[in-house]
Amino acid sequence: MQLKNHVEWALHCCSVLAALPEDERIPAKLLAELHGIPREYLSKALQALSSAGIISGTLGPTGGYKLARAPGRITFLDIVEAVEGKGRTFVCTEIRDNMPCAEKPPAKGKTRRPCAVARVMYDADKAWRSHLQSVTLADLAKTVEKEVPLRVLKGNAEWLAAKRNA
Amino acid sequence: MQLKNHVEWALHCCSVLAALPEDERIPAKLLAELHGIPREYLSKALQALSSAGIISGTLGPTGGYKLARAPGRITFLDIVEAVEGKGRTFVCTEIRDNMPCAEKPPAKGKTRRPCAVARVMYDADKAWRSHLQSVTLADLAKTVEKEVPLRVLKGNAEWLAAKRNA
DNA sequence: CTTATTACGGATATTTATTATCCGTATTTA
DNA sequence: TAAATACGGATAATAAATATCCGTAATAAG
Repeated sequence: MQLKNHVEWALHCCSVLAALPEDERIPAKLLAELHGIPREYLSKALQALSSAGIISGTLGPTGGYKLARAPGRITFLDIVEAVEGKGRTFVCTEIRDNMPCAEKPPAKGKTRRPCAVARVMYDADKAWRSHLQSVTLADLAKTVEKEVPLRVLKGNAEWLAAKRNA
Repeated sequence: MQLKNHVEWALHCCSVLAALPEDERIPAKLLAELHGIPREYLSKALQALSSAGIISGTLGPTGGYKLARAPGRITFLDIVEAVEGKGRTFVCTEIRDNMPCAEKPPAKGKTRRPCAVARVMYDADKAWRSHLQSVTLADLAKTVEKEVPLRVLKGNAEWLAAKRNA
């Protein structure tokens, strides 16, 4: 079981967008080139982020993407769920119903308490999501700023600016 | 992203084995029939559990599987990792190295601190595993005993006994 | 000793998910 | 009007999950 690499791409792209001056934008093409990842395929991830309301895209030349709200109000969970879906990592297929002496499955429309096995897995899933929800893009930016050499940060920012004005 | 259903099967099979009297065994064939799942494919999951030292299989007629140690010493994490692998759900492909102005990747043999994005994902992964590790098969058995009707429990046990003596 | 039953492991097929590309449309700036 | 962009649909390529088959070795029972 593995998250798709859309997740990694989306997180890194959002990290870049979080460092962007207000009212500036970066087109998908540049985000792809910056990270050395396939442009067309990255677009799908960005579109997912956009339709989830995390980033906002504008058309036309000078168009591109920017964060749709403040970095402090975007969590890792928001991004992961936008790209990966909100479905749980463990899916219960109710194999208890297949046992020779099983309780009757609930009537259509009615629900039943999940089985004990599923509940443990769901709780673990919840712990995972809970941690992702506790970290925002603002937190990430603070960490990056602290541990990535200024030379690297400035270098990449300048590369972006140069490309956008070319 | 979704766990394979080997995980669900393995957990339910271990749950059944945990309720088994000491020194009794259940063959893969019966475990599959009991849960209504494909026998040959379930075997792969059981073999994974076996080679991880969670269950132990014996050959020959009257052979089959039993837990390799006490239910209180087998955690959900043990089972999940046995069938799903110990690999992390998030894999970092180090796309930071692709940036135009990147730090040099470490020399072969040397390591580097994972990037800030990866660390958050790793911590979430750790939270997930930590919860799975906190629940044992003994805990599960206690819950099952409390909430599954006695009629169902006895019915399935009798079905098993009858099949094994047939 | 023979036979039936079992775990185990290798090989292979089938199905589904992920990864990736291509292209047409609508929108916007210059 | 032309160039650049996001967006969405369609499709292809690759990898992973799901499933089956079969040969081998071990073991209990007749």
